Amino acid sequence: MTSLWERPGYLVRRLHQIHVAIFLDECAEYGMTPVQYAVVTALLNNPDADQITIAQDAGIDRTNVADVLARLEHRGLVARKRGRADRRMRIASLTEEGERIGREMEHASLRAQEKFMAALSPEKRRQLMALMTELVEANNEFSRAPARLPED
Amino acid sequence: MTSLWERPGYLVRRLHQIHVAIFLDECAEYGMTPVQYAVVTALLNNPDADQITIAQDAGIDRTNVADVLARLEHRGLVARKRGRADRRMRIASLTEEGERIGREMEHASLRAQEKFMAALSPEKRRQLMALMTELVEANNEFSRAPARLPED
DNA sequence: GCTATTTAATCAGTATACCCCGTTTCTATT
DNA sequence: AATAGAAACGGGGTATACTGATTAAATAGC
Repeated sequence: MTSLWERPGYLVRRLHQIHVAIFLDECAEYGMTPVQYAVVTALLNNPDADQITIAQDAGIDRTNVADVLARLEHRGLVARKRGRADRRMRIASLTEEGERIGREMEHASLRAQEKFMAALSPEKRRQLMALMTELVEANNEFSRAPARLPED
Repeated sequence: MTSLWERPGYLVRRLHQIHVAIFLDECAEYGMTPVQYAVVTALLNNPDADQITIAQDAGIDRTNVADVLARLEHRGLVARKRGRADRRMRIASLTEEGERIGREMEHASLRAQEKFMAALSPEKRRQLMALMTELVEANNEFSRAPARLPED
């Protein structure tokens, strides 16, 4: 019988669990989840985006983006309005406080990264990042939420 | 502004998303999720376990284990009974069909692994598995569901 | 033997992540 | 211009994942 520890899916699930726990701990003062922070980051990089664009930028399911935005709106960090040109769209943007918190959180987010990767040497960190990037890019289309790859 | 693609947490979340999607696709005929399969595997390796033991073996939150077992029980793949010695415990075991399906699914599970890792060379796969294992073991205690490490 | 603590499980609540289906609005074709 | 198709979104539903509080049973200390 295969051990769970030999299954890539198990390790990936555990890594995800662990990262979420560390992120929530380091960013506790902001009460923001990793996904909410991804959405805020997407809006910092690309304001006034519709929900599908945000979903692609942040690599999140379309339905989920609507939920996340609703929570951020409820907290006063995001404002949504109907698209002027295309009235099907809902255009989201950060409020002043949303933008302030988003920029402030970068420090806490970097602390979480540091803590998460602390066990690995700098060389191993680079290796891991390169391997994960390669795998995500290669499998991007298999996800229900294919991300828009950064144009480089 | 940091790109999401430079954040380990983002890559880990996307890898998890992608793996779940591939697993569900390859194992569609069994209608079983990765987590359910992890619980079934834990029960194959260690029958008649209580819920906390299963949680530790499968690396799943204890509350969640109860939900997963309830679903598997509802489908007739798992049977639960009260512990004889300690009546607080609920002892779970696979039914005949649960055991049959668990063993049958190994092929589909390996197909999912293969598809997930397909983009990487054998050498890179080994590297990635080694790095992920190292990181999970080092950070195990940060998760709410610390796993029992396999005795080697 | 009795109380205090610990432990296994449960319940209620929140957030992510995805599905399917229907509605509204826009676009393309005729 | 009428209509067929596509696109953006919303609602309802399921599963994972975790928090905090509570209950019931076992154990430890006295």
